[in-house]
Amino acid sequence: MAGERRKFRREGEEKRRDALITAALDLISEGGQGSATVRAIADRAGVTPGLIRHYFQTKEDLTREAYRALMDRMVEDNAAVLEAAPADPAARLAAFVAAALRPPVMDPGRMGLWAGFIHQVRRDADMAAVHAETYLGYRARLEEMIAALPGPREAAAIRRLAIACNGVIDGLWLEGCALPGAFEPGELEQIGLAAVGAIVGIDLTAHHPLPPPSTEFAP
Amino acid sequence: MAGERRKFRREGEEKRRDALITAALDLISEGGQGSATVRAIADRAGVTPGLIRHYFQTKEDLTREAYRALMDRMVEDNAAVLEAAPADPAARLAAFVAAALRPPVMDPGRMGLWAGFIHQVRRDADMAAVHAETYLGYRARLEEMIAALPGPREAAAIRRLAIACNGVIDGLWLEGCALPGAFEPGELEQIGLAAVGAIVGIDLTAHHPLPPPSTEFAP
DNA sequence: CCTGCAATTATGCAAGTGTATAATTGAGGG
DNA sequence: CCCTCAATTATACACTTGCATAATTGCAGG
Repeated sequence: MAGERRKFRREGEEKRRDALITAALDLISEGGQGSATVRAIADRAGVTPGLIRHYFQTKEDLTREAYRALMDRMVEDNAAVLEAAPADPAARLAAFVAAALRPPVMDPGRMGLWAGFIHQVRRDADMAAVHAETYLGYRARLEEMIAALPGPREAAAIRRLAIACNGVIDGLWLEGCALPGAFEPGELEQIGLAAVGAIVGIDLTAHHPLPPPSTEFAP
Repeated sequence: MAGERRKFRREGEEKRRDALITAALDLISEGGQGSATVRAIADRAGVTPGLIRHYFQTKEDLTREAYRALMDRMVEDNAAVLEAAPADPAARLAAFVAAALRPPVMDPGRMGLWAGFIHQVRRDADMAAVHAETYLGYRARLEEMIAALPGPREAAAIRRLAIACNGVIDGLWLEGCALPGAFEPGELEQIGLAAVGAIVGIDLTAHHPLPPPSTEFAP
């Protein structure tokens, strides 16, 4: 009659760590850090809370590792897009921009995730370093792609162009995540391509699968 | 010998509500929702925790009002920039863009504030409505300014241009807030003006107080 | 000066938090 | 088959959180 002890299966360390990290990321994505309690994380990972302490010295450790995993995953996704992209520089840049402005990259959950970590990133020096590294890597990719476009450009100009393009991508991504339903399907991709194209001085809208809008940006 | 009861002054309701809301916003800005406990808020407002319940039925109420206050304040700041701006449409747009990309608008604290509310905004319908209203108002301002620029434009084109410009502003704002120190002073303003100018097809860099960079965006 | 009331403080409580530690049990090697 | 040990669960604890309620006290109006 006394409460029966819960049955369990022994799993490999890597599997359990992954499950816990994934659970933590899901919870943060949905409800912020406040929702990612040890009990909730363990529950979602199909495990009892004590196990967390067996794999991570502290909850902050788990959070730190989750952040690193998130960043790694984003960098991977990014690289995957570039691998599948065509060789033509303009088409390549277009594919990169468009990929960032549609699901699964443009997703309210990802925005929630990003927001959920900000304060911790500001406090923790390690996490701040990971953040800076990831951001600068992203920008470096953009710089490469811009440098490959036709026409000569100075290094300083390439830097500024990359920062601007990065801004457009991030900003539109943010808008799309924050107000899904405020835009037509594919609209943000179109707008992003037109804007990035205007900035670098090359028409990118032709490289988009959806039909371009009837009127161009510049009147 | 027993603990002496703390002295206090009676204040007007408005003053106390303001103090509590300001305290809550400061704390959220610094450390996220997790740092804004009733005790911490009361402490920073120079008051004991019980008083919060006297002015707000629940902590969530206080948070909701704080969010509304924040949004109102941002809209006000925005309007103030436009009032002080020159009459020439291009100069006006330039002033608007530049203002968003330097302190006090571009500030890590504001980003923290914004991030701290995201999850609550996603859950709470009232807060979501305030958010949407504020965002669309901001975009409407941009549409007006773009429509006032020389050259004819269709309404649909103006909409797309405004979304793109909004994206540039938000994205560069985000980058500057997230990685202060990664940019030279005034650099993001320059980049923002050049990018927005490229998008709307008008040179805006001339309207900036700082000397424009030696090379233009388009090669 | 006093008197009453609302603004404010003080105290208490149940629920939830992260963490420490002890008790179990699955599963591989002999 | 059993034995061992790490993986896992269970329990406990000190602390924090939001909220409720009672006890005070500043201050305006007579």
